[in-house]
Amino acid sequence: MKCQRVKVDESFVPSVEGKAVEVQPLLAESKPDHTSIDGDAWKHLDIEDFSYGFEYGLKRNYGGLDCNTTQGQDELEFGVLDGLLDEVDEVDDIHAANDISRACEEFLLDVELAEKISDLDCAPLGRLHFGDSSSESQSPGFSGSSNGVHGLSESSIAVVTDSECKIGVENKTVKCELNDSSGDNWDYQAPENVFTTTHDLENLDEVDDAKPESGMSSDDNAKKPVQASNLRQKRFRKPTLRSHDEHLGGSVTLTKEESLSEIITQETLDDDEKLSDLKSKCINRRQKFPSPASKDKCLKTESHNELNLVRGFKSVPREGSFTGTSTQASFESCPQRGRPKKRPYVPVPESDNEDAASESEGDNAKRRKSKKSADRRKHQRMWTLSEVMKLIDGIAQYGTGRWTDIKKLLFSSSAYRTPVDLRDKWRNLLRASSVQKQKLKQNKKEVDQKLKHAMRPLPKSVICRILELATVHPYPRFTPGGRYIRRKN
DNA sequence: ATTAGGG
DNA sequence: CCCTAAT
Repeated sequence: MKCQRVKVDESFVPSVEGKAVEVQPLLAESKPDHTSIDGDAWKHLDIEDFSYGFEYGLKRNYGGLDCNTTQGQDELEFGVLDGLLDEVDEVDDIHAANDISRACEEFLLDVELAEKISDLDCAPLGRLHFGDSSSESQSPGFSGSSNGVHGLSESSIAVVTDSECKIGVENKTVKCELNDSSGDNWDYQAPENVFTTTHDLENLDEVDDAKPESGMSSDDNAKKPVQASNLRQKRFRKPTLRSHDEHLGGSVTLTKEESLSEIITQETLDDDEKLSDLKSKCINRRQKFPSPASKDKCLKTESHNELNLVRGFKSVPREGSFTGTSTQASFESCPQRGRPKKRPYVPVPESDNEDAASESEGDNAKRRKSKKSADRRKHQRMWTLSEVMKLIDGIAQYGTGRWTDIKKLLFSSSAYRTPVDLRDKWRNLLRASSVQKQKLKQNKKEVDQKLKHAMRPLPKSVICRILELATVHPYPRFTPGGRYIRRKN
């Protein structure tokens, strides 16, 4: 989808200079301000804008909401964007984001400020409202409670997929390659084919190219760590200015180095998971600030901010990075913390994401309304495509029956995902793949109708691998005699 | 502590 | 995902 056009080759330099950024004004202004701009303005914004960069994007989207004239430009963009928004938060919140936008607008009158804002992009713009928000990052349910995080990652990915953005900051250029599934097509192999937004299995079949075995999972894992090595240390930078933020009552000081490190940090980690975590954060925050008065705004602001970040460069700085209390690095390197034995059980408020990604963008409206069934899926973390592929790789390597090994080797960084989870997932994958296989045989159209809602279509390539593995490693792996086998390795 | 299986 | 039984 948009990803194609977004094939960003632009090199924008957010002019992140050492100077600190004063945000106070924004704060003061971002209060109930329903001078209402077209509430749907966002929907009409050109997605491309988001992917271009903070500075540019900010000026156009935050300040100049006048660029939303292309009514019904096309459902495609709407769908993608809306879907994205939907995941991050309820659409209502987005509308509220406009308030913020307006607030910002008034301060974006000159370019200089606009540039500063780009710094803010890396700063917790949204949390400016939180006088006391020191505990978020330490939320025990941080990972375990990440409910319905799925949609976000996928939708987001869809927007920026395969885009290659170079973020130049003072001679340093961080090149981030985003290799992920492109939304619903899951066509992460051949970006050229990305051209649909529908969830029609049909498209899947037609568009989805078979992917080389090795796949990207190994790709991502191999590439990113390399870049990380040099920069990883930056993650453990000084305890952050968190304290300042709070005492200054919202004024944020962000140095270029931090901005950069944030960007880097993000890029070095698995995008899917990061986005998932982001979602978690959103959710956690919701829980943290239930005060009716400030809650709404804060949350909305946050969403807004983060959402934008997502678009900016896909990866979004996690607050942990800012608080300095728990960077992703430290977090993920500490597998035991996330969901050791008993799951933290952190109730997740609304955000009934169901299987947003599996549903067609069309019924957004419907989804928005159904906020009730939220608590149904207490703690569930969506499996991202990259995770699935990791799992598949793991099974290919160790076979079924050695879940702990696979867990340790391929999911060591994911505190959530217990060996059991892996097994369950595999079980589901088998079922899903077999179903899809059948689908291919039968009358596509009709079967689709039935199955479409059953599950999100997996990329054909993945299905293939699963089926392949299924034959090699028959799930309950028994010998003719009936004894369970543990493949030696 | 792990894994298989069912709910 | 959760829980339980079997190893």
